[in-house]
Amino acid sequence: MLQQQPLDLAFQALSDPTRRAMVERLARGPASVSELAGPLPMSMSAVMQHLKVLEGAGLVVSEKVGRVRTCRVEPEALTAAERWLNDRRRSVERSLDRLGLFLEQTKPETEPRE
Amino acid sequence: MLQQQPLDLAFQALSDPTRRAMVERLARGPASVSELAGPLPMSMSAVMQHLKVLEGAGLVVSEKVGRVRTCRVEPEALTAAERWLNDRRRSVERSLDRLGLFLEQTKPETEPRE
DNA sequence: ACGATACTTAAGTGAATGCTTCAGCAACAG
DNA sequence: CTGTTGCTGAAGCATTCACTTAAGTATCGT
Repeated sequence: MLQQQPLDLAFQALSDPTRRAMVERLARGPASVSELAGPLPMSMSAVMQHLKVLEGAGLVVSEKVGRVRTCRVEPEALTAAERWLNDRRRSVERSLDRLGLFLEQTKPETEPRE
Repeated sequence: MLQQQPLDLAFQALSDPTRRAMVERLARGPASVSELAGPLPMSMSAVMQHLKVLEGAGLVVSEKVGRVRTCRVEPEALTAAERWLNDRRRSVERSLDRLGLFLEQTKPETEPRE
């Protein structure tokens, strides 16, 4: 891709179970990199790389105080992905409704319910 | 990963702009593989591979009649991802509210607004 | 000052991804 | 029957991904 759109980065970031686990942890409150890495079966270096992906997608922001970097979720970034899904789903359901209505109108003599 | 969970596959599938374009097209109504491939700048073979990813994630189902495979979106698969995002976002917002309340209660003598 | 803590960066590796091309194959049109 | 359409499969290839290890760099506690 020539240019990465926000949604690309968001869905891409959330497609990895480790990163989703990090978001789930951060959804319960801010945490340091060490706290994030604690339960995960990998090096802190790997966790840092996942963190950069999440930050790159705008899903997480972090701030370093002293030697501790504290991370938290940016809820608005979740909203964008949420809205895309909601819009598509509603569009599908709407077109299914239209189909059902069409079938009902063009063949009123067949039984309406299964 | 040892085991791919439904959400892994869904977010993974949606992380690619081509596949999201396919879902957007299918959200407006069913389409054949050719119709899906039409506007996309790649071979139909590549589109087929994307379609398999979408089907593997349960986001799309298709049925072949004659030599034409007709595809449509499975709206319930979108709901799962939608709910995950909604749950996390609400959790974050809830913990931010708690923080705000805590700060307000523990330091009532400081000015409440910035 | 010294060591421990908490990150940070760089380089490397094996596997997965996103294509391509080419070669089928079944269904339909004439 | 023959050619075209619409899809399908396999192989190959460049890039990206998710790690690893190893070597930093700032803090912080004593």
